[in-house]
Amino acid sequence: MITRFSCGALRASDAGAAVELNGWVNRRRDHGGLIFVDLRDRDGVTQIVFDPTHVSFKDAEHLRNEDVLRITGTVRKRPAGTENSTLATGEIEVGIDSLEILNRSQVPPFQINVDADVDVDLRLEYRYLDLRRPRMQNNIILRHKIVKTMRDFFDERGFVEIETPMLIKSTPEGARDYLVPSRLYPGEFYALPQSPQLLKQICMIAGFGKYMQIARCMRDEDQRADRQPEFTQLDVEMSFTNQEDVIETMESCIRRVWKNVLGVDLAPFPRLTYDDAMNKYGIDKPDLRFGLELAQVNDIFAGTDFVVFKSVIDTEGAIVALRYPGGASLSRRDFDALTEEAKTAGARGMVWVALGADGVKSSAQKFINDDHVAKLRSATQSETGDAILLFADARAHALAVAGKMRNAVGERCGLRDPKQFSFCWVLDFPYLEVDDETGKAYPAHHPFTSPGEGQWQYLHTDPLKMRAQHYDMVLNGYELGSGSIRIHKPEEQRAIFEMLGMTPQQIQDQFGFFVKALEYGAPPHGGMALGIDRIVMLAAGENHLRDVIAFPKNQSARDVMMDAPSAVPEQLLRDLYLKSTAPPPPDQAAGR
RNA sequence: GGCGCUGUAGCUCAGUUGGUUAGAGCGCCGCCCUGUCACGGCGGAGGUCAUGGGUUCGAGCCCCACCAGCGUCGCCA
Repeated sequence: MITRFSCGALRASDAGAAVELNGWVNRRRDHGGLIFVDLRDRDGVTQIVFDPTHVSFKDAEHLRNEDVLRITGTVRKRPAGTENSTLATGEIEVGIDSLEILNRSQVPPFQINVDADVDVDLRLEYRYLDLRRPRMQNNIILRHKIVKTMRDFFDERGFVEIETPMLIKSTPEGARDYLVPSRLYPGEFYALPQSPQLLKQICMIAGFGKYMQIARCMRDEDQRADRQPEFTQLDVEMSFTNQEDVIETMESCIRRVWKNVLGVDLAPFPRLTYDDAMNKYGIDKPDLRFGLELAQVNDIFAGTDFVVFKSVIDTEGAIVALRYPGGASLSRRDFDALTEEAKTAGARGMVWVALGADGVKSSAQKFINDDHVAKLRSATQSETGDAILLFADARAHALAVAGKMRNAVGERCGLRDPKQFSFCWVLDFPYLEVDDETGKAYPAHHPFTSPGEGQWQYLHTDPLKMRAQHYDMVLNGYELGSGSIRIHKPEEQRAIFEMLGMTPQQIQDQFGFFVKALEYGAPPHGGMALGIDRIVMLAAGENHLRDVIAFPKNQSARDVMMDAPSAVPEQLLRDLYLKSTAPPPPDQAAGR
């Protein structure tokens, strides 16, 4: 009897078995009188041996990479000395009995059988070939395992997965919506969900108690390496809960994922407040794989004659110091380049102090005395051989720039090991942020978040002081996701909307359905959403979401393989009561 | 929309100060080869140097414009 195996399954103990294998030609080694073909599928590679006396030998001579084969043969141990320890199947080979060429392949535009860099555009155009490469197959399979572990985890804890619709109502604020025109209602549009936020809250009002969903979300914003126009969230919501409960649940889920999928035992996630994060790391998503905490050193320079520092101190800005381990060996040229980098990050300038073994040098030599140096060393915990970088500006700005440079220094010093996973929670976010340009306050996250205990008192007196029951999970400097305890009382929800400047009529038009739902016995509830793409990316050690999404868009939000978006027939537009105001494309290929 | 980087053979890249016929590795095609596994040997094909202008006796190289890709800022309640 012939049994079908995958190309990664056979071992020495299978010797003598009659087997069928299906797969792609990974490589052919033709010795003239003997041909080896490595047959590949997602599971691995198995060596097939064609003997010149066999009828299939002639066909085997003409096999090319990526041809699709079905073979039958007999498993045998390789002759002593010819085993390949780098292959899981390296102790055996399959002697050919029959060869069926199921399909031929064109010469691929890039090689599938070597893990080399290939132009991204080409990879996306031939995504089926790109995905055939072992690295991509492993990433996609890793993704499956992570998502499966998440589903199992929440299932065990009594959560129900509920699908929410893709065609929903467009609501203001947030990211730009992807719109879908309605054929039945001329001039009206659905929006694709930016997240199922209100729907999952309504599931709580509906009494499901514990909800989860692997949810697709769409946001029509510009792309980044860690941002795609459509992405997937692990979306969770719980009734009769509190912040501690949600945090425990999500952290346990992630701990299970890392244990099951990567075999890694994660320590409990450290927690820090938003204020701590901003003061120590200059950012609300700190990379905790390394220390290098920022220090605010205004006091050290009290009474300085250095106008840059003096004016910042006088205007209640901040001088922020950052340690650069080993930075004393940098040349002036290096420091100039670093200064340029800081300017790109938004700095007005940068002062460096190099703590060389042969003395201290600085770009502000005249204004830095021994006392300053001693205090700076202590404040930044620097040692001889390090450098200290100083940024002076309005406080928030100086911290933000120093935070970006902290990551840059961490990168330069090799402190950002992709195999190290430093999670943390960031808590106690401000409820509101102020727009730098307009001076207008807007919610730091979303307006369904409940202010923390005792925070309502600031609603009318000092709203900027309000803290939210909001929490972020952060890994290696990436925000994995946010959650909050929600408002569940209709009058509180209206109060928040009104604080944000909405009129009763606007509240009714945009969120009327939701406030109404709150009036019918909404339970206290809260939850969280985690970005699955980012989780998989970091777990896989990749730097780009496109390496963990089967069919991603490019940076210009195009699907290069399908060539979407694309023009549609005029009639289709008429059916939807649409007329484009875009100038007509010069030819069919235009519009790119 | 701003800024930066990149664009040379199918792929990954090199290409000196602007100077003769633009190179390498892999891949591809042909021949040889019975224990390879990145098999090996011999031979061969393959280029609008992204595109359009300009400077120059002469441009892959310098200048301008433009397209594309990537990164980043804005944006992402």
